[in-house]
Amino acid sequence: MPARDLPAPALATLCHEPFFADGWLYERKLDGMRVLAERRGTSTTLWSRSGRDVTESFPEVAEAITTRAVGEVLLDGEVVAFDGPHTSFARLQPRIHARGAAARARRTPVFYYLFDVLRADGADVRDEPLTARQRLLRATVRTGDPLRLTPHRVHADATYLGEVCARGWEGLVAKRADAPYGRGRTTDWLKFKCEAGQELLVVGWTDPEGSRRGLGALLLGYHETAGSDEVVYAGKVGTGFSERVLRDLRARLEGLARSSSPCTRGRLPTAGAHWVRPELVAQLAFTEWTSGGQLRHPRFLGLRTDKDPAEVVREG
DNA sequence: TTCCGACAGTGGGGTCGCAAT
DNA sequence: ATTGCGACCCCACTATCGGAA
Repeated sequence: MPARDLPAPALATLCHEPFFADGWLYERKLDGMRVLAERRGTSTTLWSRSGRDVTESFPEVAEAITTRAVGEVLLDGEVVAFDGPHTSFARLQPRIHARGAAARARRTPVFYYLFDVLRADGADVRDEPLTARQRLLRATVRTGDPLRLTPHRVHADATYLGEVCARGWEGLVAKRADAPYGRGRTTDWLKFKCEAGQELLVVGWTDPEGSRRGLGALLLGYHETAGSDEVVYAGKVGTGFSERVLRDLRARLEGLARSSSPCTRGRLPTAGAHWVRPELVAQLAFTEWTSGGQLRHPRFLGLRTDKDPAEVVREG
């Protein structure tokens, strides 16, 4: 069922230079799925970020909103699953995709972390400042699992962000305390992400598509141990290049081409791969290693000329 | 004139469901 | 029974253009 009159959720802007200032509130960044909950009459509909009805995926959340919220409301929050102390998108994924009976059969527990309200008592409250909306939110919903309020702190600093990352959190979201609810992407909400980084071997490339020039993605790998002949495939990176860098990389890789993969382990891409001798070292930033041993949300930062390819091993 | 925000386009991993093999 | 593919989630980034500053 298509969403009608559904406001778009406010989206935070990624910020690579964290700052801490008065007038901002800081929340834990949760690694789950963005969900708007719309309570009308005596039922609740859950909406995904793109306006898809996802009530069937999280029926217990919808039921909890129906019984624990009051009036006609539109709430904003993140549905998460836990792996130990950490929110885990991988754990949540089966719940996202499975519908109806299949969803009920796989009862991975989920929680709905509420952090905002767009409509309360039938009225649009998006132009109220954040702090006022937070009060409205607390007055509108009785928490209790699976409903939880997203805690925030008024003061934070770089040390706190460091602690948060050491704890394995995904990062922080900074929100301007006096800002109205954003229409789509907004700089009133900023994401400070905990990122991992490391050097990896370039083991190949894929062809560009559409208007892209040079190459589509770099294929990456690392040595099982330093100096070892064993090369483990580590996935691809397809973003972070300027057009000029794309063309330069392609030219250099042509000169290193070989007919077969240098990788001895890992699940390799099935089609469209060109392989090279593993002599170039790339610097990468990414959020985490997936359970399949590949990079999640990778971006290319540049080539390293000061690093011996033989020494490239997995760090995390 | 310069800068910024919105948009389009291209790229990633993973899961599920379904059609084709 | 297996495989391939699209549709979703989560995203990353660059290039471009028009309007704001």
